[in-house]
Amino acid sequence: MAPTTPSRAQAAPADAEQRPDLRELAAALEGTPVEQGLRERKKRARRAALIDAAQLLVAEHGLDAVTVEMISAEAGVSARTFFNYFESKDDAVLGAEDTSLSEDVVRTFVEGGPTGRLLSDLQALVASLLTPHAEAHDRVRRAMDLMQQEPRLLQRHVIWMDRHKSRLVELFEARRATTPFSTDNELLTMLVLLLIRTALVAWEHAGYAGNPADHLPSAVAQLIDVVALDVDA
Amino acid sequence: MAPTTPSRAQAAPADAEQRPDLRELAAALEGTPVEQGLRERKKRARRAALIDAAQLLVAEHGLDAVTVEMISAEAGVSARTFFNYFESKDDAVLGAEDTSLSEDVVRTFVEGGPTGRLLSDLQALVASLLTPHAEAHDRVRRAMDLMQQEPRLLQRHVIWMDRHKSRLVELFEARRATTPFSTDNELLTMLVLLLIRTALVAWEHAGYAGNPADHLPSAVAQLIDVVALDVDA
DNA sequence: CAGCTTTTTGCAGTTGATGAATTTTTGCGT
DNA sequence: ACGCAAAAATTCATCAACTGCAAAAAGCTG
Repeated sequence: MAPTTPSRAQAAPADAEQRPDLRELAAALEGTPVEQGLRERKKRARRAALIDAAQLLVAEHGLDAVTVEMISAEAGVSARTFFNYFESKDDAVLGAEDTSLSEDVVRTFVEGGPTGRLLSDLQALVASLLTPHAEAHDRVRRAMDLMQQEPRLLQRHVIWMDRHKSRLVELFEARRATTPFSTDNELLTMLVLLLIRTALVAWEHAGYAGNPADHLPSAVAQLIDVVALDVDA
Repeated sequence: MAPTTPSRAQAAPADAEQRPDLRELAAALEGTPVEQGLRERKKRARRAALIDAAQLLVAEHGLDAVTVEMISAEAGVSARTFFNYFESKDDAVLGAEDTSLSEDVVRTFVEGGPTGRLLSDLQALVASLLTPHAEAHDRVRRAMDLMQQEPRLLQRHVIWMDRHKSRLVELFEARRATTPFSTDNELLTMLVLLLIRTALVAWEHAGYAGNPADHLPSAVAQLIDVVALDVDA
């Protein structure tokens, strides 16, 4: 399943001198075969190795029992280098990716599409967010598992939300120009968060089958239900 | 307005030796006049002093430029004592209160009330959460201001949510027994978070006039609008 | 290979946070 | 008032997250 470090979980900590190079090389060759320079490939490989090491160690010993020194050692780099790649230990454990919205999805949304109905279009927006490159699914899955055990990591969504909130608000404002609506930006942002989280949790409950975005329609349907129950009665 | 440290914002950092006692005494006498032992009153007073000091200093210098030593010094206690009162620096500047739900509100909700409509009853639940003792409003207000400047603090908000999540899920499950509904617990929890945050932000935009809970109806109405736009069309 | 840029690394230092032992403060019975 | 026991604050030691800096190593380019 995992493209990197498929086996050898524990092994002795002493003989960890030459393995990293092997792993990096393997990952660099396997992950991105023919692309850019060696520098770039090593960068990706190191990053992946750090995430893998972090998730592996945390799954085994718990978040607080794992130090960045352990992670760095396991990945074969210095502790200082770790912080060249991640802002914090948590970021590494979560494998924080820069999931940004694609151009055309943004354009469609801003122009009032694809359906013209706000909620459905939000759903489409979120769907594109929840459909990362297949290779990342594994890390997201492990991150979800770890989040259950370590509530502190739940912040991830909020951090993500916070980083992209201004971007989202821009989108909302832009769409407003062509397709007016009265909902506050804050509520819409929270709605996006709600959809993301609900879909991810549903995906987890389903045993990580298929794509997280597959569970979005159900989330939206439930939301409609809740509101309908209030309006009808 | 503020019952504690109404004036003297900056003052020199050197002559901060005997003031603390005065402040504590004042707060202890004023805040909770005749209640419990002196021990308890001092405890509250110190806690309040720490929150005030934290919020004051952070508002002035920014979150990262303020150390717990500064806060402790400003409040007239040792740095170690600080951690007897708060788990983290962030907790102190947010003035983390343990806002728990009152008995009858819980009972009413579990029994399917007060309106019998899930969304409206969630609204009632959140309203009781957003209606703390008046004296705390000031701190909440300052916390909101600080959260805008220091996005990191928003995370603590979610951590709070997480701490009470299990409690909320209990309520949902209990209510399910008498008044069945199909919505996932996760979605309902996120809905609560959405209502809280939307109402608080609206309250802030309104210049902190009145009670945060006053802005809940608008939040719910907007939510209904968004969904209705999707269903009707 | 030589020169240039990028990245890693070691090191020192700051700060948040925790545990243990010690001292101070408080509440209370006499 | 006095002294004692409990509670709380303080001191001290320690760990780990993180950062800045300068030197060294590694990739890149001609």
